[in-house]
Amino acid sequence: MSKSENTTRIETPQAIRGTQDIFGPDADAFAHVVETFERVRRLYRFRRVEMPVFEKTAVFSRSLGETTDVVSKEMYSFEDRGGESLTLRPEFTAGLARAYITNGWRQYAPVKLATHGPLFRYERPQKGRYRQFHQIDAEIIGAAEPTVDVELLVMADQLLKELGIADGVTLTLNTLGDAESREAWRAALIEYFRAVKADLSEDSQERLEKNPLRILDSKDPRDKVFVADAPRIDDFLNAEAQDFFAAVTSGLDAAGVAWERNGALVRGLDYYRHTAFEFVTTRLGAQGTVLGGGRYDGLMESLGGPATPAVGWAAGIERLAMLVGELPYDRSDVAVVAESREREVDASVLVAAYRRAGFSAEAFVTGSPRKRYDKAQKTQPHTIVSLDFRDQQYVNGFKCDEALYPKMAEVQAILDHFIKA
RNA sequence: GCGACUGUAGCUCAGUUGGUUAGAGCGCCGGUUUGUGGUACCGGAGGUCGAGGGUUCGAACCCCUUCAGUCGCCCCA
Repeated sequence: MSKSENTTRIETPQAIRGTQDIFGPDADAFAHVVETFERVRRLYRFRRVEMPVFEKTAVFSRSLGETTDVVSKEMYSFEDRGGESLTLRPEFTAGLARAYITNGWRQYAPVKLATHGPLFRYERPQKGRYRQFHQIDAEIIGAAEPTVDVELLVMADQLLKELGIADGVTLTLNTLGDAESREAWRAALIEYFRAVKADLSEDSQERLEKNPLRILDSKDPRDKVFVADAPRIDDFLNAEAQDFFAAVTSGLDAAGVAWERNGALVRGLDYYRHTAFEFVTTRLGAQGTVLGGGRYDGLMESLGGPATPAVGWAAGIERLAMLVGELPYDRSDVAVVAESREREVDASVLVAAYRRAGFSAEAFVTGSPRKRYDKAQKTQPHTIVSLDFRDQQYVNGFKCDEALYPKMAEVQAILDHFIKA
């Protein structure tokens, strides 16, 4: 009985829309971003935190508050068996704020935290946007001084430089003022745009009610003519807020971090105060933000915690990896080829010896023995060890692809030792 | 949620105005050649032409629906 006659076709389940299986050069670039972040984060003495991937829905719905679209349409929420509404984290900040409150991390304040991992948003996938995506994240909780904003930005700047992607990426900066100045500005914007409402784009007419600050970064040319003359936050900043922003910008100048003012850079949520920033690029199509963040002094209270100043940023690992591009191929130190079946065990023993000695090594012991050498060469190892059994003789070959390979002598010594044994 | 474009072998792609048994390169597997070798040659496996329906004597090709991908809009915590 042949297979085709009696087997019913088993449907392979497909991957969830907007998820990705990252492999090969993409996976290498991804890992490089995370490794670089981990290294830089240690330089700045940020402490690593591991966070749950899901939380009670209230953790996010409270912090996101009024923007009902985001909460109702764009979160992965579900009920557990006890009927509790849970949500896959759409960001790190809210969960970290919850942990800060519930674990009493005030005792460590000001505390510098760093984490990374998957986040989930129910959105239509497009370039650099996925439903499960990954971010690196850095936060400083419990410090109200502008010096920590500067430290955080300098860290971000150094990270991008060490990733080699700082060219073509610019830091854009704005202040949203304190609660008082922010509200005054917002009221003025609404008044200004309401007067010309009929001439705004349909989208912006809607934004006027829901999220007026967002009109400022509308892409529609009909809106842009009015945006140019819209009220500026600078005219609404009180002395305290002015001083804060001046301290941040002068701190950046002193640290040698280039920045540009972008008066249209806003945050939709009320708990954001003072500094708002984005590192942007034109190299990623419509998804131009590489790294973004700001000061969110009002967040802790919206989660029922004590008033706590905090500032942080996050960056999409996939986007950073796209900018990093293809890394140089990581060649192995040694390839051990068993060119006949009699030497397969020898090859396994020898390759293990290399690995114990700290060399990256791969054994070629599968498939046609005659083709293993070619297969090994295609992986571009620095050295190739050939183990053969021909004409009733053991034959061992050694080849170093480039004379300059610094560890050639050590590799050869391990082979010699193996042959004698 | 909306729009445009795209789905053919593991990968990259051909496939004529609708017409026999759907092809190539690469990769994979087997073999021959070479025998300090990245070569060349021979052979093989592998396809519900994304899925479902319709038009037609006949559909990979035309129509509808659906799913997926890509890019953009909305949103962007």
